[in-house]
Amino acid sequence: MATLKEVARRAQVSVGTVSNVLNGTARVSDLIKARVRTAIAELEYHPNHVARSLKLKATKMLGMIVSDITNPFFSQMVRGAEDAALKRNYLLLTFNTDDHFEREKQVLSVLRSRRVDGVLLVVAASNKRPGHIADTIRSGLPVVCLDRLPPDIRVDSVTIDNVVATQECIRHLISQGHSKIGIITGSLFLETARERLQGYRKALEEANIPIQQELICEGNFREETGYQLTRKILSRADRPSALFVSNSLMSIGALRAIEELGLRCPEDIALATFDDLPLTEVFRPHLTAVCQPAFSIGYAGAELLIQRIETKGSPESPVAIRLPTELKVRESTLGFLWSKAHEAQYSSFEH
Amino acid sequence: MATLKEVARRAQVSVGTVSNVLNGTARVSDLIKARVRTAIAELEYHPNHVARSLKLKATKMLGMIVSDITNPFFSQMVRGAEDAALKRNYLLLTFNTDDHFEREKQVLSVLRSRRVDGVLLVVAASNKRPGHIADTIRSGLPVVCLDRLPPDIRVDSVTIDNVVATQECIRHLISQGHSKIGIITGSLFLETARERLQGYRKALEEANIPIQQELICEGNFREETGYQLTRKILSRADRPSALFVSNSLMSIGALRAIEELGLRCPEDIALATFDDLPLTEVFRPHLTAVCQPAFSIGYAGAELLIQRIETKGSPESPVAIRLPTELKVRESTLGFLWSKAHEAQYSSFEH
DNA sequence: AGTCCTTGGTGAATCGTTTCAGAGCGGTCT
DNA sequence: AGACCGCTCTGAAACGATTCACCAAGGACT
Repeated sequence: MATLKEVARRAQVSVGTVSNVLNGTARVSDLIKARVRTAIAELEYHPNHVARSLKLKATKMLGMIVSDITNPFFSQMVRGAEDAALKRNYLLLTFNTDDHFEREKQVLSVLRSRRVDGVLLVVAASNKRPGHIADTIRSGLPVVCLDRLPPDIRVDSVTIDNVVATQECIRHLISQGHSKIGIITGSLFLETARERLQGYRKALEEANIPIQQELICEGNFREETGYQLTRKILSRADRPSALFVSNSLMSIGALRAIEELGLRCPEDIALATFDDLPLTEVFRPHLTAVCQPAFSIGYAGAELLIQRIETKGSPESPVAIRLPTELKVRESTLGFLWSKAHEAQYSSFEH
Repeated sequence: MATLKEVARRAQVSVGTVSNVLNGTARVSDLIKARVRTAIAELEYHPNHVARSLKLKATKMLGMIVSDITNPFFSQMVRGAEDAALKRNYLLLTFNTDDHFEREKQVLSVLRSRRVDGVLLVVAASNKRPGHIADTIRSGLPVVCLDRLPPDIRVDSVTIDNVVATQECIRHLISQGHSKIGIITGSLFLETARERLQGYRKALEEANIPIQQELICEGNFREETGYQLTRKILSRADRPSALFVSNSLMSIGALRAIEELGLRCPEDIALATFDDLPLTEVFRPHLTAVCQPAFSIGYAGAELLIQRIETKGSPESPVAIRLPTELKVRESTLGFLWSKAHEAQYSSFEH
């Protein structure tokens, strides 16, 4: 593979000059420019970006850490980040942690060794103190947290307003006539999960519906607990008429449980979820969902990160971008009022 | 950020020695090893992998090019590749081309500049000659093609047997009593799409069912054409009783069309698809699908690529790994025999 | 003619590693 | 004693770019 020096020799100029025509760093006469260009073409020269990075102390690479790219929410986020990064000539190095704390630690260390210019981080759900994150930031490597915030750390972030979004969704359920509403939360070590629970509480309180502790189930944002907890909560004699599930993965489990129990959605149980599933408009039941702008979170995160990298200004106080969510009401939470009316009519027949 | 030299000074040894304890390249006495270790810890030294890459002429990075990571098929493939890569201490640089030829060309050029050690490539669907791929291989950069094969290029690959897989699926439809079976293909510029069509043909031929050209619709593997073509084919007076769709994205469009036309699946139209959708076990209709081992394709691809990189042996002839598929029969293609019997019974009543 | 710009080009130093020839040294064998 | 090892450790060269002090030459001005 050809080097600058070889190009220089073939074009009969110095290495500095070749570098200048490549980067437009200084004026070069048209004659020499042409000579250099043909030499480059003839040798199929591709500049060695590794050497460049070493000299410039900048790799133009961003690290992106998510829990699992297979989760549509994250794959859209990654896509958003990649689009924003590429637009500014940065490349994206992606990693999955599966929410393992140790893995996150390792990856962060690798990223520091690789000298990435910045990190986009979805912190792993864990109860451990994320000292490694604070260390990374303190070392001068810019970090932007996406979707979730690590506890007790001042860091730039792009998130959504979980409280308001959840509150709005529960309000919708209440407006549909539900008063016995269950919730499956994420791991309450995560701020995100706590906020959603808080939104649930606020909505019930403002409607003067007493909060029943046994309708609150703590999961961990993974499919299996969605399944287990839904089975449990729906097997109760006084089961709720509506269920709010705090993310899409757990909703998948919930749907499986509902089907196994022989219940119908929404006739027997209304279901609303956080995070849209990509195919919900196509498959049945069409799920009511609080939609997070996953792509935009990634996009905005990358833009913010790159800005931080390039302005070098010491961030006196962290920027916290909050993106709007959208409640998409679909059939999984509709029809309860009607069915109640129906029931009433039916029971009056009996008398 | 500390350097080797600083660590060396603090530990009162030479840079060579520090390098040796870091990499275990040579024996170092325990005393000095300890001194170096504490110096490293005190300085929070993280080796500069960029400098290392420059010296070693190896970045331990793999480029991965897919059409869209947002497509679950590809996100699983990426995940598989990442897992395999990480296990061997390689990092993955991911790119989306959206099947744009020019983009693929650009990305490949960037990857060469970045000096990645190898490339995992899902070639973009296009009718242009992929000279850039041949150039890349000729330049000595190992490439492994996943899922699809570029025309006329000898290159390592990991794919599936599209012909057999499709044939098996169509056989299943036939066994369910269907004889009027439509197919929506991908862009026939792609080998993959042609193979699936061939499997369709073979299955019909072996069952002595004449092939009707008007039941073969060429799409492009994207949702919109799935929708359009399904609408078109199902609006015919003599519409098929079963439809085979050549990938999952188009199936989503197909389902939308079916719903819009007020048809039921499988009662009015049986539907089978290539590529499993991740949620199909949870949502209705449960779709019959030819399941590709997306994760394994990525995993095996990365392993093959790394092997190529590390053995440096000139690949006398390309390796072509073919992974098995699995036909998952679900409700979307079941029940037709029964409904035919029903129909027959009904018509006999009329007489 | 002498001075001073301006324009276009040169090449050595540098970034932070790895690697390898060689130095120092205590022990072993003849 | 001398030759010869084997074991540690040293330090300079190299990887391929960028950059900056410097130089040469031509033109404009006094």
